[in-house]
Amino acid sequence: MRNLKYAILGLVCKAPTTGYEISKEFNHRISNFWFANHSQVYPELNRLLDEGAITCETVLQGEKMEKKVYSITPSGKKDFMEWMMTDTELAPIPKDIFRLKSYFANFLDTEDFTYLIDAELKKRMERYTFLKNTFAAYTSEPDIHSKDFGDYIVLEGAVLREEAYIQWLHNCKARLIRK
Amino acid sequence: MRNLKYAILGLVCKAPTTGYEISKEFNHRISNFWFANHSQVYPELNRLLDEGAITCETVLQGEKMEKKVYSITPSGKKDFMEWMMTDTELAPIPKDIFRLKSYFANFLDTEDFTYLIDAELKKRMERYTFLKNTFAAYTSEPDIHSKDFGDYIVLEGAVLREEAYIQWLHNCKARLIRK
DNA sequence: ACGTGCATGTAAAGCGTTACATGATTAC
DNA sequence: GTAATCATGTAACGCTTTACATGCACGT
Repeated sequence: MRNLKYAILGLVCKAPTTGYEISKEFNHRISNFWFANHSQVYPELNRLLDEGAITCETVLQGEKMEKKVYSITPSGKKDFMEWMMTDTELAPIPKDIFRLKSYFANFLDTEDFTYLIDAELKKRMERYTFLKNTFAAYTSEPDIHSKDFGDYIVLEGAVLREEAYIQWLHNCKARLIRK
Repeated sequence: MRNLKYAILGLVCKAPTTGYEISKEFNHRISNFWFANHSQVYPELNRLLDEGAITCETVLQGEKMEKKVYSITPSGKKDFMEWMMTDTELAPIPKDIFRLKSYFANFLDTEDFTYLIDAELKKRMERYTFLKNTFAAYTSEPDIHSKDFGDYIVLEGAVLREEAYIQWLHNCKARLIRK
């Protein structure tokens, strides 16, 4: 499937960038729907270079330190755009350890399960609050063709996702208390 | 982390079962939050057998065909229950190819992105309708300690998850039409 | 001088998917 | 008879994580 390839290609399409910058993105904004370690990014960049999808320019930082700035090639851009326009199969349902435990909830006492839910709620609420605040930083909707549009809609999607998860946890808890 | 181990252990805890049955579960109800192929299940069962977490009894089906029925051991049950009660880190945010594409939406025409959203909506709606119908088959809420309780709450969670995703897709679409 | 961040890689191990491989049983 | 389902495994490949490994630049 080579999804990492296209994630990286998309970032290089936005603007010439380095492996270090790409890794940082994967740990910040993009982490809301994708992730990769630098140990995956650097080899993939070299592979894309071999394939002629990107080019590389070495730039000096200070006296000795070098960084590699990658840019998209016409063939890389074409490949990326074709991937963008291809309607793919529905992604497999993501694995979720908390839901797995919930499936086996009848093995637990009410108190133990309540404790688990509360712990999960706390962590989810933190994530939710952070996302909500980041989203609120947009005072107006970016235009469809602005570079912020993707970031904006994906953030909104992340907020809705976390909201639904928290809603579900509240429902589960209410069900335990009622009985 | 050995999550597959605990998914299997939980199923064996519910009732003695075979690798084939476990694989079927992973392709049906459990697929809403976990998944594994039979090529992962069989080796893991043998590993659990080596570790003494389960025992195996060979049963004849018909004249020649054998099946292996696995049961939990006290040590396996203890291990499983400890895992159940341990509050783990928040799971990494699941990767999502559609969100990845949406992040790069500014590279697409409005029409192309609308087409992608519609295609995704259609598939999501199918999944949602199926889940909703399965959930509706419960005419009353199962008791916390009944074997159906886990299935019930996890189904509800899946319905809420898909609802939030569809809501997001509708928001994205409305945003495109408005402009 | 020291700590944090910039910058780039490799290696090993684990996890997951697809394909290969085989054979029995049951329902039509 | 033949197709679907039952039943169990292995092998190859690819993806992901964790750890190993190195060194520069900059602010205090």
